[in-house]
Amino acid sequence: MPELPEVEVVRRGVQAHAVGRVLAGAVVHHHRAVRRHGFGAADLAARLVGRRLVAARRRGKYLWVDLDGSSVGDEALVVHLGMSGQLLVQPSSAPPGRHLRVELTFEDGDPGLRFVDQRTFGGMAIQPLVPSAAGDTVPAFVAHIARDPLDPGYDVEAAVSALRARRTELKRALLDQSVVSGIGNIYADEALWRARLHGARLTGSLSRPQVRRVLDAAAQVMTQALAEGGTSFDALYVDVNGASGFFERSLAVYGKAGLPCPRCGSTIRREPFMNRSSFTCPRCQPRPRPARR
DNA sequence: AATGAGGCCTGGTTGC
DNA sequence: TGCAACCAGGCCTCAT
Repeated sequence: MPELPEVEVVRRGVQAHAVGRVLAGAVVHHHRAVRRHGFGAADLAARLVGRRLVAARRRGKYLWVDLDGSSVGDEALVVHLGMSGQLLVQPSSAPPGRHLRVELTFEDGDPGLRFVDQRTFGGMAIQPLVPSAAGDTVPAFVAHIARDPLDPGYDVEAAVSALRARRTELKRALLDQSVVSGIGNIYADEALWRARLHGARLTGSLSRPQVRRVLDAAAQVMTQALAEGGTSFDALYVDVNGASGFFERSLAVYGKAGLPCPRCGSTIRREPFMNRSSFTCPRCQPRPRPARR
């Protein structure tokens, strides 16, 4: 599942293989992949023809490519990988595969850039670049997304304050992209384990050092994952060349139910969380008592 | 306003 | 063997 490290790996691939080149065309094979582009598939394709890709950027799990400049008023091609999206650098002769959603071709020929997405939670759209609250220029979709821990402009003390201001459970707050971005279910569980905090703890009950500890842990675990090419459980996450990442072997708790905690040896448990799962160590991360009122 | 629940999707796995 | 239920989960929309 692409979270910040996985999206960053893809961004680097797009930067290396596509930036600087001029688009020749775009073929939308599945309308759902462009549903967030409000003007239809034909409009998106037409607007991309002849545009030069200027820079590949990212905030949290959002990826975008600036088109023909990067100032306010210009446009960007925004891509979100969702759960299973991939951007693949492939020649037009490569077999399309059954999940090919959008194909981008270039004036200089092969290779092209293909958006492949099994579960179609991802997609792309052309968005105007607008000023963000953070003082920079981002696509309109991204204006509400907070800076992520790998952003040079990330302010951890501001993030601690924002997280503690929320009145909810810690893991919910970590997954809220408007508080701190880039963290998904995998890295949330890993960060909570490293910080020895249970995700059901209420944000209002945590000290600043505790919140700082979990945010620092999130930054560290995502930095390490990036260095190992990201986390690949299956073929659904790969880089632009189709290669898997290796961080799965470094996970401490995510997906490890029934296995020993690497720190204390207790058996990792799986708990329901928002119709999904959380993985915790029962000894390192004691569940909080139910709130009284 | 802020928070939380529901819905969107497909393919692999599990259980009967 | 076949079928159904379940599971993965980011983000948008809607309700409270």
